Amino acid sequence: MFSKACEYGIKASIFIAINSYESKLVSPKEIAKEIDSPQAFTAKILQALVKHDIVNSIKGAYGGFEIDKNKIAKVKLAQIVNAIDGDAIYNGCGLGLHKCDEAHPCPVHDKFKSVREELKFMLENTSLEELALNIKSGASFLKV
Amino acid sequence: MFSKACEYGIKASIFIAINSYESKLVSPKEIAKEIDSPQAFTAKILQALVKHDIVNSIKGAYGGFEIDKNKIAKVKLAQIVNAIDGDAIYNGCGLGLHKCDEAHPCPVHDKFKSVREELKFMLENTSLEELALNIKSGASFLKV
DNA sequence: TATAAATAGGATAAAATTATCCGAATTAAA
DNA sequence: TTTAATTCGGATAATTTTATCCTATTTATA
Repeated sequence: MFSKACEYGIKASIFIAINSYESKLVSPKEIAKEIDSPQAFTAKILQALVKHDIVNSIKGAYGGFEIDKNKIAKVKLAQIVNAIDGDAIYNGCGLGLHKCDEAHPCPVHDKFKSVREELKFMLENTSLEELALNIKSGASFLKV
Repeated sequence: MFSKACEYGIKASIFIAINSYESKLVSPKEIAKEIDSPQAFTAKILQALVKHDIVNSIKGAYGGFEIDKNKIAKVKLAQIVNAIDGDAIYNGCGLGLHKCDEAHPCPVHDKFKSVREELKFMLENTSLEELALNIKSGASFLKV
């Protein structure tokens, strides 16, 4: 569904958010340990999230990554997915046709329509905040 | 969403079905042309579909591929997807956790639940027959 | 100001996916 | 029985994705 990079990006964002609530910066090392991902690869993904203005990086000694506290509730899953995988997952054709719309649909276009729309709605309406709070409360988990 | 191999496999199956209604065998060459896919790679995917007993192959001169007429209505998208990509798309964890269920959910488990279920339902209830008929009638397209 | 701790980013490697090529095996028809 | 058309399947190549490594740059603190 999502690429590995995107899976790591989502989990990393959640972990950073949790720590940002407590004004704590985190390193790629801590993140990779907490979300069970390869550290250097995770660092690359963080760079992308920084470029897309989802995550802040503080360079130099005692630096690390954080997310603006007042942004955590505003950042939606769709932004993270888009930053890493693009929008093909909910806007692209299910069978890879270059042109696929109501006027020229692929064989599964109609069948997929509601699935794609539900996915899109979910991604656009799920905030980092709710995901972070569920991890914090122990209702969900970042690894295993 | 699906792998390229799976996209080709679905489109190839539809094209084979259409021809099988008229008892016509088709070759990888014809299939690749009709679904706009690389021929040799398509042939490999056909081998997989044959192994999974979705498609029949008739070897030797004047051979080709077909699908039993009485099977076309029974074959569901899920079988094709499963044969090529496995079931991760609707059974696996959205964030790649090895263990992810109600008791130990990933952060998006609940959010994804209905999307996954709708996708699964769609795949398990969409037959090759309806997809083929829509192509036949010009209501949908295999390429461009 | 020197040092140490951090992110940035380029180069490279490994693995998976996608794609091609070719000879072997099969088989219908001449 | 020979021939030609066709699928099968192994080997290989190209591309993309995933992953690692190393150096440069940045920056807070001693």
